[in-house]
Amino acid sequence: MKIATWNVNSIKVRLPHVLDWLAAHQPDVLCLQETKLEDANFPTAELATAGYQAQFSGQKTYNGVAILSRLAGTDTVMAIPGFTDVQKRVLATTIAGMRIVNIYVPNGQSVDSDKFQYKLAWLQALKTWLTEELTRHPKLALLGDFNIAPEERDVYDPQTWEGLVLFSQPEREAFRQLLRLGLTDSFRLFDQPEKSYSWWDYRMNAFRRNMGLRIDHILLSGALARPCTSCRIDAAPRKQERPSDHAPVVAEIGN
DNA sequence: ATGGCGCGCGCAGCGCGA
Repeated sequence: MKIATWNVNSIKVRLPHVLDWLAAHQPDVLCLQETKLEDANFPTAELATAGYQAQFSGQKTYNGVAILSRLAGTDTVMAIPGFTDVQKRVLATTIAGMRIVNIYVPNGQSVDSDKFQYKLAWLQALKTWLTEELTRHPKLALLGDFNIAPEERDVYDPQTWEGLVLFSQPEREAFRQLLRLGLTDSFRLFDQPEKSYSWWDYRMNAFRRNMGLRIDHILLSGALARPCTSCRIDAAPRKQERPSDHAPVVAEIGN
């Protein structure tokens, strides 16, 4: 199984990139974030032509998540149970015996904002839900835009970023609590290039200067981490015309 | 390091993202 995550920053604008990437990499599952589109406008037909089923939970302008897959998903959930939220940030489904949980964690804006408190509450609710979800589904993958760089090596300039949103201690602690549920950061199971990131600001030529953060992740339960054979970030789409500011992350899991 | 980019909305310029 090849599973992937990509914050596309508008599926409408990025559909050609997504179709190219699907054709080139042939993943079994691709989780998308920031589709920014109501469900009625989702490009189901174009993706079906490319051989992918789509499940999606979107809204106008903001947020929105989707799961593209070769095989159909079952037991789909579109919210964290018990956590009231008008923002479409969660999509979970079961594909080939694997629980796929696609998340778009709130950005948080700045650590002194209400949005930051929402982010922390959201992450707490996620943890509570995943605790149960893991008892039901031993083979679980948590993929998405976490909006958290977990370690210093995940930030191009950790001194500058210390205490700022995306790299503050409360966020990193929330990330560690997810790991404590028994999840593994699949990217760190393998040797990786120095200064590997998954997001670069559109401004300041940040990509060309590799001023990035690793905030998109694939976390795996033990039953998936053991057979995981690779995890990498594909920076190639970030080099294209009109790119998303995020790069896809891809993991391969053996039988 | 945060004005500088890109998106949606909607037709000017603002809110938001990270």
